[in-house]
Amino acid sequence: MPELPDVEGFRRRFARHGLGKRVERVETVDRDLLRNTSPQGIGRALRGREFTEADRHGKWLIARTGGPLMLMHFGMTGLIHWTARDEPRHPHDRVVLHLEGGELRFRDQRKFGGVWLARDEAERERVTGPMGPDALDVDADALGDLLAGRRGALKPALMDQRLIAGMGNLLCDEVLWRARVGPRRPAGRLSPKTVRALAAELHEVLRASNRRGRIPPEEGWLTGVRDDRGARCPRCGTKLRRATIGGRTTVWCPRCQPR
DNA sequence: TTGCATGTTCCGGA
DNA sequence: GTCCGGAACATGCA
Repeated sequence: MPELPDVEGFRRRFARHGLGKRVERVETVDRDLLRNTSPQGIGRALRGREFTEADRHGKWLIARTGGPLMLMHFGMTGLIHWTARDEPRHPHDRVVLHLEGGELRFRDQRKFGGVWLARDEAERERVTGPMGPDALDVDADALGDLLAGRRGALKPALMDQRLIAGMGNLLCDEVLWRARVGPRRPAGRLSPKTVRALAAELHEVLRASNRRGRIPPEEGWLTGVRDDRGARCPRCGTKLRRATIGGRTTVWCPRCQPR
């Protein structure tokens, strides 16, 4: 599930329920999810503190306390859930923050996600690795600069977190489809007009998706039909094409998105 | 039973 | 160094 809009939804949930409350206890249900610490380590780091800020960069959620930072990445199936204190454990609850008034739970079926601690911003950067600007902050000029000189295909470039942070598979396909750009077009050879269209649709898709906390599988969206077998383009009715590009299943309309 | 899944990382090869 | 494909990670669903 988690791409930029999903993580933005988790961030809002974390902020609404988690900020300004004392951490009473950190319960590690499955220590596989603790990537650079231990149950004792995360307990020592966070117990008695309050979260003061919940930020997002790309697909990372960054929770600050004034002291240690808690970093979360959600992989393919991670999410944040807020529950009452006595709510029964979900089978995929992996790490539980016991706060005043309830629990913030890191839930993750497939366990590709994880929780990290960082002492400071320098360590945060080492954990997340180099990331490009958040996709929300990328306008047409910035996008043109980022793509210039790239030799590979457009879609893998857009999904490269070191270039632009936050673009996932569905988001990419949706934006490319709306902007009517083929996923295999060479990233570095787009016209300024095409770059402007990409940037505009990126913002439009993110605006609508961030409100919902997900990329809506709505009528009129590629995301609404991409899982259907034999799906047709919501715009022109042409049968959609499906192939692996940059290691990911890619869906596009061969008529609207030529070449 | 097989194939596939919205993410990342590592490896080998061109 | 750049770019690509494939495999791996853990789990569930069609």
